[in-house]
Amino acid sequence: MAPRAAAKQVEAETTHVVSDLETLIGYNMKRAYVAIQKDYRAALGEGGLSPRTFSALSLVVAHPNISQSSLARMLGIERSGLVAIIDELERRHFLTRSDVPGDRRVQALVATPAGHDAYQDTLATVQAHEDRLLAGLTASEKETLMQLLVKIRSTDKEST
Amino acid sequence: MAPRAAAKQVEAETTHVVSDLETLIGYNMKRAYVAIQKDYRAALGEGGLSPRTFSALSLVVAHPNISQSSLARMLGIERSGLVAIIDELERRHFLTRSDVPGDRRVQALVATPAGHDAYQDTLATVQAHEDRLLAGLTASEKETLMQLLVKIRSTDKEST
DNA sequence: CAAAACTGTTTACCTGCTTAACAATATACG
DNA sequence: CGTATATTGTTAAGCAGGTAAACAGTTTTG
Repeated sequence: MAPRAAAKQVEAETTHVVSDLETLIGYNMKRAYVAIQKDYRAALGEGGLSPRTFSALSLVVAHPNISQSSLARMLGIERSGLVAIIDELERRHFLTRSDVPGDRRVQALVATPAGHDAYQDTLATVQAHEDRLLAGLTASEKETLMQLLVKIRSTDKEST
Repeated sequence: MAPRAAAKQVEAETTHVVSDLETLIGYNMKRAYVAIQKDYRAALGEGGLSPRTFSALSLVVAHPNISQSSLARMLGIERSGLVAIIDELERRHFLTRSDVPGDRRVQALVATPAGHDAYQDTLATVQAHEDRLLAGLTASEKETLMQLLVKIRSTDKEST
């Protein structure tokens, strides 16, 4: 408390204290998230996969024959919201919906060879974008950040 | 490549490795952001200020007579997007748009007494929500997280 | 004093979700 | 067995929170 107050007084003369917002995790998280997203889109360009499409493809690659239901659960979104994402990936021929013998409700999602290629390419681009954007952070800072983000996310119970 | 493949085999039996997504800051940031936002809304209920409305009010309280243009700049959004937010705050009688002598383009934003009250109440609620949500983090972890978020946000140049 | 710039605003649009309903199918259990 | 319940994928409508482009009114600049 004392050191923070002192810091604020100094800032009042020199820097621009904006408001209490700067002390709130939620606000800073949003701004950081927006900054990352902006850079992501700049790095991937017009034809690139959107963040949500990329993450869906990533999970399909990692989990062949996954159903849309469990995929939605993993992504933390509703089944209905996933349909358009899978539609796009199918339209681009990055995956197929194939029938599952034994349960005619389900359609197993499988990435095509083109889907695997697109995924690897996109992943490399995304990693390059993050490396560049987070160049100001040390490796251990990145590690710490990741752990803290996972810890926060885990407060929201929805996994399987 | 070799160690990753080995890790995947072990995980296939024991843990649930989801995909490369877990190694990406962007994805984890989004999930953490969504978790915070969800808890925020739960904490503030139906009639509460939305995050964006709260942050706008916060800046108006901290910077009386601010213009919509500079407010938008501080929030990192377009002027046009701010109009609806200010409309809402005005409709709730939390601030006023008042004419500025000397420049008839600008309207100075000033929080009303009711606006100050609502702001203080909401701020307390938001702080309680963050304290509760982030109870698993130590004070120094929170401090570190904040610094890292600010660092990331600062890669996106747009301030004044 | 004309050209350029800035302010608040409207309008149309976009992204990324949610909720509610539905048909088809599968499972549970009297 | 057969009926009730649950699950899957899907559509449709709607909402939140933005952007981009255009505009009139008003400064500011060269």
